[in-house]
Amino acid sequence: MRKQAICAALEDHELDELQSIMIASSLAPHQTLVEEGEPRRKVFTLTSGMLRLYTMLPDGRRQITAFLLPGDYLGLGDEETYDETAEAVIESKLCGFPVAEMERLMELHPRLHARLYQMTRIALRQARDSQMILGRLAPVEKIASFLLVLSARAVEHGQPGNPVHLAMTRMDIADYLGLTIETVSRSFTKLRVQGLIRLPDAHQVEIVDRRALTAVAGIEPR
Amino acid sequence: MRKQAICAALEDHELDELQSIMIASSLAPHQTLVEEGEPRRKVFTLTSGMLRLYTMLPDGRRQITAFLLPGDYLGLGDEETYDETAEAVIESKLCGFPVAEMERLMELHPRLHARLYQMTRIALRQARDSQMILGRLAPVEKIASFLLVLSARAVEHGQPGNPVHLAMTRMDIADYLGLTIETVSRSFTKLRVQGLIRLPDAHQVEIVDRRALTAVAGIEPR
DNA sequence: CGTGTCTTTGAGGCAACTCAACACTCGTGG
DNA sequence: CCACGAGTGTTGAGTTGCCTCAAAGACACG
Repeated sequence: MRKQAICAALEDHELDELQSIMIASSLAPHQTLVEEGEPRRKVFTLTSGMLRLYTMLPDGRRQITAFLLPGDYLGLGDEETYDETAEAVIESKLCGFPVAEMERLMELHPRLHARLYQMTRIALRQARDSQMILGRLAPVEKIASFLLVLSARAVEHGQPGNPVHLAMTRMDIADYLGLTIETVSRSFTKLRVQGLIRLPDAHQVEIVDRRALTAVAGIEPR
Repeated sequence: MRKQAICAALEDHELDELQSIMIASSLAPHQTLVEEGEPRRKVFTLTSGMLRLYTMLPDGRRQITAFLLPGDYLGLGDEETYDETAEAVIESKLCGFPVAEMERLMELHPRLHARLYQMTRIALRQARDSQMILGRLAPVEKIASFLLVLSARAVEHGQPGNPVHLAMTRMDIADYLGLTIETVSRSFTKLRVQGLIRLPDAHQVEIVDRRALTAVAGIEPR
């Protein structure tokens, strides 16, 4: 029962076999789970906490491509190696499954296969939304849409959607949205001064005027 | 036999059933295949030509998220509607499959399922690469990496990798890379002046110094 | 040989970045 | 208990580079 609770986000109860190959683990804040280029031995699913996925350029520039929340997967690429580094933003727990076993189970259980397929499609959708945000939105618009997405995802996870909790740092937000930390900070300030949000502290954002915030974002989160 | 040729890029010969539900069609340049928000009735695969996928903001800003080449898929999202508009860049041919039938076949044929899953993972990988390009590269770097990616994809399609043919307009490139057409043009000029490329005409790029171009791109295409 | 579309080039402004200083929190240790 | 330092976030000043606006060149098509 406890095991099921641990990986509840993962699967239908029918697939007990998954549990037999599952390896639970946990990460302290800033701890690295896998590094870009490392052989892809396991597929992971996050059960609690938050991860950041990123790639680095030779000169140190970083692009965070996603923040993972419980239920999200990692290591679904079809290559021999991980294509991104995964690090814990906050204390996190996850379940790992050896790829070989996973692939065997996927063949046996179409529903597992369908589930991973679906999660990949959702990740693709999010990446495409992110392309629009990175390519065509102004800094304030980026921050506004970022907040709305976080709010929506919190609701999906059964948490309150309004005071949005930012577990990540300004640096993380900057590297996710293609900005500098200063511009991130100034954009928050701008939204606060305009009365669209309140900032009780740096990691807590109260959405005061959701309608206006949505208008600023230009696109509603989906 | 001819039908197989048409959709050769699509599937192993074993799945003749696919052919029975397949609907071939073709598009003239600039013709729209599907529009964002429209009910998702078919899954498509491109057999020849090139498509652009994009989403628009209310104020007219456009973000192209991908250029599709033969063998690429479209409409794999898991929602009720298409989430992007698809337009032909040049004359294109494609195969369509009703989603309901497709899903039925996917359950019957794990290999088909696996194939679509794989194509989705590849698309996700490309989208993530694109996030890095959009978020962290300077204009010249964006153009350099764009050229290298196009070159690599041409090779994958059994075509010469060096004179890179740009079927799309500068506007398309700008909307794909998050730039303006002027900046795209100036970046091409900059690369030309530095002797890394030659521009016989606006839609033909000869890579003169691939090593240097890769260095400028910061990341090698994969 | 016009006409329209696409591309390139130039000039100037503004917004985001760079550099810098300061405020704040939170441990640690004197 | 407070001093100190590291890490994080905010704000200010100046600069750079991309975008905006403008015009001219290149090319296809009728």
